[in-house]
Amino acid sequence: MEMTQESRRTASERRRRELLEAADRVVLRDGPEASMNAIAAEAGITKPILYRHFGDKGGLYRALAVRHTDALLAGLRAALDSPVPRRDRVEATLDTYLAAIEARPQVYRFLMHPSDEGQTGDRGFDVGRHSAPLLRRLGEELAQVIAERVDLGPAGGELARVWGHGIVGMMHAAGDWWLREQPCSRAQLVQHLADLLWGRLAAAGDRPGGPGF
Amino acid sequence: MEMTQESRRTASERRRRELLEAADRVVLRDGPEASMNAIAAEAGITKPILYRHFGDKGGLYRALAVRHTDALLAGLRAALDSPVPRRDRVEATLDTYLAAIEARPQVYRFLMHPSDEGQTGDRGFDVGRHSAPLLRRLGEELAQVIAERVDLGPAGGELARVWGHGIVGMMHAAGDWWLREQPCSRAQLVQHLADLLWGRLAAAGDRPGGPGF
DNA sequence: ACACTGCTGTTACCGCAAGTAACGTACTGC
DNA sequence: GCAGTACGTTACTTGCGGTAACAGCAGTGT
Repeated sequence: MEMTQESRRTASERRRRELLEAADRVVLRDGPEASMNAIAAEAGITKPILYRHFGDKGGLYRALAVRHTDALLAGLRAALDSPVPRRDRVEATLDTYLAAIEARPQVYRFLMHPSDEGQTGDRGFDVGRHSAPLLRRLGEELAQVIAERVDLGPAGGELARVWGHGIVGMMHAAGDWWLREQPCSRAQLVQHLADLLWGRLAAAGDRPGGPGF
Repeated sequence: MEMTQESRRTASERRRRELLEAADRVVLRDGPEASMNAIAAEAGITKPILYRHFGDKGGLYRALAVRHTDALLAGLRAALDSPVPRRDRVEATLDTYLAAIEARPQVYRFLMHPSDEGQTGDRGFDVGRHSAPLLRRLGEELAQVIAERVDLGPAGGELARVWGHGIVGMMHAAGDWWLREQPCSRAQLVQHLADLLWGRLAAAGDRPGGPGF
């Protein structure tokens, strides 16, 4: 068996990918509370190997998260960067996000409700740690796009960051709620949210016969 | 020692309140990962009593959550219902929420990142379960206020619900980010978010020298 | 041939938190 | 006196994250 250091490295990486795919399958099946034992079993091995590869559960989570986050971000960036009017871009971005969470709700739940980990005691692995849990990454990403493409005057950077995180949060919360109780079509939801962003709340009139007056 | 059934009941309720206050103190100190043991110790008792009162950890969480949620909701309702122009109402509501999370970040973290529980295995206690974890409650509440006070035409109910959850999500995400890295004053954040809701994103012009064109 | 390194993998264990069982005690109402 | 019910305890089970300690196997330098 020939095996140079190079081929070793690639073999190790392939192993890692296999483990991640097994973890993915388990998460897809069991949701966010997949245990390390279950993942190891799915991969046909035992726990310590997982720990050698990923350090701790947070490490595995992070590795899984960047995979999915990168995939999602690629789609979002495409929608965000397309050379069409702003409103169309916003709608395309919202729709891309919502389509993604609709297609894989289990993965979505795993990414969004990571249970915060904690409780590691004290060892504390110096690995990356707190690698921007998706929502923050999305928020920063969107902030950058806004700052790049929209003219917000002086202090626009700060504004863009606030808006980036705010809009991502809006998208997330509305999507979460919509995913639970499917109250309308995806297209309608996109329209409603875009309308909100377009100031329809400010434009709408007061209701006749409000309480008290 | 005299003790009628009535006084027993009230005594039990007082005990429950004491336990909740002890739990509150621990959560305030240790954050969301407070253990049942720690809470019991703080209350000067041992675990089984907690379980007799609250069923499981989720029950305790729920009891704590409704306390704080009710308090927060009272403040928000006041801001939401005041008879001033809509923009002022929106700003007051945002500010009320942000002031609350700024004042008690530990409680806030406990409410917002309840670690999803899970992992109970199978027993699964038929107690209430998933009692609208605050964000959903806020979203529904806001949706109702919007539906009541804003004229959105036909199908306005659906729109109001989408907006309710969306706006709450925006508030939450922006608040979460702002709480971490204090990038600006609370008043500024309120202004930025209100501007976003007021359609300033749609009104702003494209940036000169965008990428690619 | 040899030890050495570095990876793969194992079994068996630790610590800790949630949740329970079994038991004892005080008080009330009949 | 006796049932009922709340309070309280100690001691336990289960399950998960995480870690030794050990064993095999490929390739490398001497």
